[in-house]
Amino acid sequence: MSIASDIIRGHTDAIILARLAAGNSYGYEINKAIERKTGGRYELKEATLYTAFRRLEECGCITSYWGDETTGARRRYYAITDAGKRTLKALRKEWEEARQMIDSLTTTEGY
Amino acid sequence: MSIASDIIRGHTDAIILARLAAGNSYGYEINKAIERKTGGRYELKEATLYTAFRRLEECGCITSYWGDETTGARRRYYAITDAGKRTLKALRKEWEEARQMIDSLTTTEGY
DNA sequence: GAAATATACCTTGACAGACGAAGTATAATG
DNA sequence: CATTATACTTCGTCTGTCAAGGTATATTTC
Repeated sequence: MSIASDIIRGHTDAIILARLAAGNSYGYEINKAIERKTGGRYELKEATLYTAFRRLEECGCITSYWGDETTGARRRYYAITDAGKRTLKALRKEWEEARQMIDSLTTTEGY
Repeated sequence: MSIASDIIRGHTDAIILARLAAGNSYGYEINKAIERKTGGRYELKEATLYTAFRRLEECGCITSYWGDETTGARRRYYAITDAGKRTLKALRKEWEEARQMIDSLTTTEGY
């Protein structure tokens, strides 16, 4: 990973929710999708990913169910809930505000 | 504070370095400057601020000296070093890359 | 057909940054 | 003279991330 994790920190939930808003999926695939979308510049660590799933399920933002694969390893699928969609929207709005702030605060201009 | 601290996390150093790149200053003033610049939407907590000063001095990004105030409380001033300027530049570049990534990853489009 | 790799999930313990809370001290203000 | 503003510091806690380990099945390679 080329990007410091402390910069991404706090966005894990939004990243996962955004992926699930595009359709149900499972851990391994979600991780690969993120890696693909960033051109390999970023990937969630497995422990981080599964910790986030627990957290998001806990707060009612996602639900999960076992897939009915007849071959290969079992997969636990995740689906975003209405609450999850609202949370995503709020997180995205918060991000847009924070982005402007950080942009401003990390330049010398304006002091 | 209206912005979740986990979103700002990891930017504390860059924020302080950017302020110091505009001129030497001391803790209390730096904090007020940040508050002012964000229109009161954000302020570093004191513990966070002073922890960051120690960290930045430790890594040679800043130096400090006691001001010679003849009145009022003593002030510890901080100055950015050349290494600090280079670090700021690198952090800013990293931020620009991360910003694009987060922008992309927190929207549904492209999956 | 054995070994290596890819797919897929999970847990534990440690770490680092942010922060709440508390403390110290001086100056200005009402 | 009590309150508020200025100014710095330390301690303990919380939370998200991650390294390292584990389990299991399917496919590819030699």
